[in-house]
Amino acid sequence: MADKQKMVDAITSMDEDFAKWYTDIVKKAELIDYTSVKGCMVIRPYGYAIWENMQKILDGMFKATGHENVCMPMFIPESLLNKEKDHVEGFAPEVAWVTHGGNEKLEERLCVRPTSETLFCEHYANIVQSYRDLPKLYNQWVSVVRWEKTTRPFLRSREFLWQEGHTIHATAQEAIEETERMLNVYATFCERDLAMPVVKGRKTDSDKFAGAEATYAIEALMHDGKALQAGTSHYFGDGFAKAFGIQYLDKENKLVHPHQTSWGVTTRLIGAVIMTHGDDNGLVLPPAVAPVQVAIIPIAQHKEGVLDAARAVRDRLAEKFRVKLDDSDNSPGWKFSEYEMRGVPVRLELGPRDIEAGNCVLVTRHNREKTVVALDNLEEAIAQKLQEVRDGLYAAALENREKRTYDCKTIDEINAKLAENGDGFVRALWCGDEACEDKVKELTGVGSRCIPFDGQGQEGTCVCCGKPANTLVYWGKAY
RNA sequence: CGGGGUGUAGCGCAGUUGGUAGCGCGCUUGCUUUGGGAGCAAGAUGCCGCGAGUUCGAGUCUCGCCACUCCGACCA
Repeated sequence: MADKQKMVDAITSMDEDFAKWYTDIVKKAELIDYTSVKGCMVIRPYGYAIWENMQKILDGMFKATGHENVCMPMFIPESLLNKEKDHVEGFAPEVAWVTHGGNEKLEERLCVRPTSETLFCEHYANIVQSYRDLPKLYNQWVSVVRWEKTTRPFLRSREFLWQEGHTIHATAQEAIEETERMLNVYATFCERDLAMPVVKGRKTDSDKFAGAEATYAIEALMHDGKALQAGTSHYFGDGFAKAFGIQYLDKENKLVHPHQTSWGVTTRLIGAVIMTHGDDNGLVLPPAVAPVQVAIIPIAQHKEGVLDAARAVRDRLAEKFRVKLDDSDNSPGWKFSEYEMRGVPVRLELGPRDIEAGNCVLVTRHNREKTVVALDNLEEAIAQKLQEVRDGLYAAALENREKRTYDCKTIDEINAKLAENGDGFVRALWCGDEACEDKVKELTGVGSRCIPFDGQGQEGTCVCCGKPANTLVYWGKAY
């Protein structure tokens, strides 16, 4: 098939080696560069622009749901980190420590934040006294550090960019609603803007955030059939409040503990976009976050009038879209390949023949479909094409997920499906026993990803032990 | 943290029994080209990952370290 043809040979094909395909893309599309510190990468302009677009949309959604941005320090004193037992146990193995200031050894070592619950709690303890002070709906856009052992660009780095929302509420009910609200914000963003279908669900106890009462997540399936956690939202109950001494006087003049949440998404979403939509010719970016939505390629640009016409089109389109005119002296063929590799959703070709006819050629990245359109109503045509790209990407990603989702009743069935069809999501009932959860992973290689919100209430038997079970679990190999 | 692979020009790689470093792409300049990674010509570019050791001599041999990468275990 012509649309399957590989035009960019600088990129290893997906089928040949998915991992290499991924690293080829992040390098060749100039998203990142490595540095001399393991697990710490330079996010280059093109990669950072994707993140900025994600930030802009998400930040708007946060503001629309009443949140305010703040900025916490990056250091956490050891004694502060130690205040909540589960939390410190969860994070201590992977924190980086600062032990010296200049040449002086510090009285108390400071950890570089792996997450900021403790800092928010310390602050909330200072500013929350009355029910009138609640809720506080805070968010911050910062980087955090976790000393990971094996690292991969965007998917697992030692320092990564994220947003972390931290809210504190008068009642458990309010906090639970907040936890769900923000999970839904993430799901909407992923599906609408990133064109990436996600499964919403709750994590099993063994997979819960350190210190949380309940952890919710959205799980996406990558092109190779592996699962990627794309966002999380945690309900803390009043556990942190108790550990950090956060109390307020309620309307009855009683001193009580408030309830908290936290939720986050990271630059891992860039990795998710790459592995959900990319193909053998490189990146394919959903229009909502693509740094360049329309790449204008002049044809025979040395000829009289071509560049002027191209510039006029660019100036016109720039009012509505993120547009780039490439008037470099590379050949048109080179430019086609280049912008395909960079995942630009729509390419606009403009040559002498088009100009004479009052037309241009639009080519959509995901299916390489060419359309000749009149310059007159170009804005409309492009808006429609961008929508087509988004919808096409979503449909393809959903199709891949459905093709790779297996309903299984036994361990043997899981192994058979995975062997026959490749990695993917396994849907199977679970009795709730952690021993079974571990055993499934040991025997099949797939771990529990989440307990989905929909699809519950089925009666049956545990995929592992055979005892009665009614909890449906999505299992998968995870990034 | 365990197991494998790789470090030589910006990128991809070659470099024989140890003898003082090369190819392709890219880059610079000029001309010709331009509807799917153009052609010719002339150029520039190296702490051969880092540190010890063996040797008259190390990109090459020995030891140590570091980084990247893949596969596991752990995690956004």
